Amino acid sequence: MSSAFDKLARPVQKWIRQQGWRELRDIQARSIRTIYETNADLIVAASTAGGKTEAAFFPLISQVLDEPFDGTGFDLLYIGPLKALITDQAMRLEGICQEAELPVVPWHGDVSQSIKTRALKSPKGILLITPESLEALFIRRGLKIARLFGATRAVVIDELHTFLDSERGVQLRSLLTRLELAIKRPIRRIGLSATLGDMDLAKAYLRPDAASSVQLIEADGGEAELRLQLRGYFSGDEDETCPSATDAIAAHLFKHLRGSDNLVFAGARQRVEIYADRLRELCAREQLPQEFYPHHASLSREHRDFVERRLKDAAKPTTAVCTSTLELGIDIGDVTCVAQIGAPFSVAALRQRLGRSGRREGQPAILRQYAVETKLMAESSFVDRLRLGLIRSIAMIDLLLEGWCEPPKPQALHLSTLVHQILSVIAQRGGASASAVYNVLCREGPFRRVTTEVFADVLRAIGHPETGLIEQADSGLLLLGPTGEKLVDHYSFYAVFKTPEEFRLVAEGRDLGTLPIDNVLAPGMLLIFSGRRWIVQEIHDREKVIVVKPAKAGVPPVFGGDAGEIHDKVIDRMFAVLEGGTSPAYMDSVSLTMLEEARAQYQLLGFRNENIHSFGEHRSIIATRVGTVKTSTLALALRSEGFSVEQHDGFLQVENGDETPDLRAVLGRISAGDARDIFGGAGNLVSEKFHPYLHHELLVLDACSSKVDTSCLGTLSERLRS
DNA sequence: GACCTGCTGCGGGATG
Repeated sequence: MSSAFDKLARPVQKWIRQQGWRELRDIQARSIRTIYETNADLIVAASTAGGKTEAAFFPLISQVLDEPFDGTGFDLLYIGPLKALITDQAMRLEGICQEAELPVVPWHGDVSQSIKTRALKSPKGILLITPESLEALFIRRGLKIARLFGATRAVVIDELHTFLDSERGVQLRSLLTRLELAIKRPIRRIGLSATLGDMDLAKAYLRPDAASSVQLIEADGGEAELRLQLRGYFSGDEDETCPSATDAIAAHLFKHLRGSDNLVFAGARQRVEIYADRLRELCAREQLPQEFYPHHASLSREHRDFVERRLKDAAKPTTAVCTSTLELGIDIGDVTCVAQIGAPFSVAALRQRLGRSGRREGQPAILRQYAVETKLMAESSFVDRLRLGLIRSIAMIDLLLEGWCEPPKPQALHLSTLVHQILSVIAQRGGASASAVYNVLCREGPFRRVTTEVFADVLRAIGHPETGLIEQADSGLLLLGPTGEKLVDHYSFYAVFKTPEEFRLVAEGRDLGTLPIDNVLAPGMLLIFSGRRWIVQEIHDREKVIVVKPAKAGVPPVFGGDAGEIHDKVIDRMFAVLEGGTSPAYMDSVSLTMLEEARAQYQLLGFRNENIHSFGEHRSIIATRVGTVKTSTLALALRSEGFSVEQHDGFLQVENGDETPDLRAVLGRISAGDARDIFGGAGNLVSEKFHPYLHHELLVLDACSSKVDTSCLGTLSERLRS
């Protein structure tokens, strides 16, 4: 074994030998050297099952054993985004730590109180925890934090990419800063991930004050061969003889996926239910055993566990038709093929999904992309004519092949999460001065974009007697107000993200899962859910329970959702595809026909030379050629001028009444900086959990830092009108 | 025009 191996503590070496490993992987050897030779923060980037966890923990555990820190508390901290991942990783670490007699403590909502009580009494070893449970520790045991983490030498953040620019990521970075302030020294940060697009941005997220000193250990090459096919399907010509696109795709999946483990990403929970139902029917018709199962977040934990166990079980071929639930997280083993129905929303997600396939030596990664487009008719809309779904699929696959994926957005203010953290700091300390809270969160912590003026404005908003989240004592100390007290006291406070209200679906006394409250259901109605068909028997409004029993037919439920956000670069590539002449080799003949039609229509509508195409006096299509943030900013501006606007990938469809002014004139006014208040007619600006406690001006400020880009309006409208 | 993630403390009753 290598020199890196020699550095490790005896019990760790012994465990490695017991596994029969002949040598350490390259990233493990490099990580061991870096951790032993420097105090640097570290990013370990390698594919799933690439040995990242060991790369971090072999040297860390060794250091804990050979050169323990002075002080009390847990020696190492691990943060995971999912409960299931923590359970999995705790089991893996248990093996290594048994030999070393180092306790491994999993800690999340499903871990029993007795394990937590014992760990609090004698905190040592490795603590594996979610951001929310760590948050709860700060609020419930605020004064004990220094004692619990006094000896902590490193924090390992798993699936680092999920914590980059999300509200949850900001919360985590705030908690890590507060942890370092509590123990009065920095803790080495180690991020693990398979899907980081821009390493410099990831470094800046891991350690904002010293991004350039963050070390990067990246697994080199070894990428599996990629086999790729894009298939086109026409919908809208269903009759007796010709199957619908859905049936045709289901039949194709059935033929090619049966007999092995696969993941089918259907894009939406309703489509998951539809495809799982069709595939189930096909198995039943051919009298074959079931091997296609739905998997999404509204299905009961019990059903999801069953599907995950089947995927892990090599003896039972299983295809999960899923949403992003199976995109990351627990190890389900290698799958033969990844199918994607409809265009994905981000290249990053596509890359993460594809990483589930082709992980075994000599096995290719296989991506089957299905695009559904309607047959063109005289009255077809421009969205159908330009085949925007297919074009986006091509653009995303191209960018994936080039190794690009969406970077995080570092400029966002995250005011909702700021409100949460203000309450959390006050609760942790039992009261705090405004300047102390500002220093912790905005000077040291992740809310660096928040100026003292905006911070004071947020304090005034949440301290307003009508809001009642905080109040000020005569001494000037900030305390929780009556509403704040109630909020922080409930367990629902710990998560920074919003969750919708739902009904529980029950059959024969067992939970099937949950349904959003806006599904209109009545007794006697039919339903497809959890891959089976049901009839509604009873609805209990107060308990939010729907009782169903099996039925022969069913209708897929409605799940709702938000608008996706497509990056500028993806839209830019879509226009390049529409204007280009060559066709990728991975396309089938139907999708090639669709691409030719799209290019011809693009030419016909004049978008090669023009940005605006008008249909008569009242309707125009604008090719904005930019992503969702900029396009929706222009949409807001045009709406405030009285236009009715529909938004699509890189395009706006604009309609005006008789009274509305000329589109080009309005664009001219906007480009001259003479636009109206685009938030005057205020769409709904309340999108995050703590937004309801902020006033309009703060909500506008928050939106402008992430969802809207007013700075682009001038140049964008100038370019479009000329 | 979509998806996903998370959760404490206490009281009451059963069990050894």
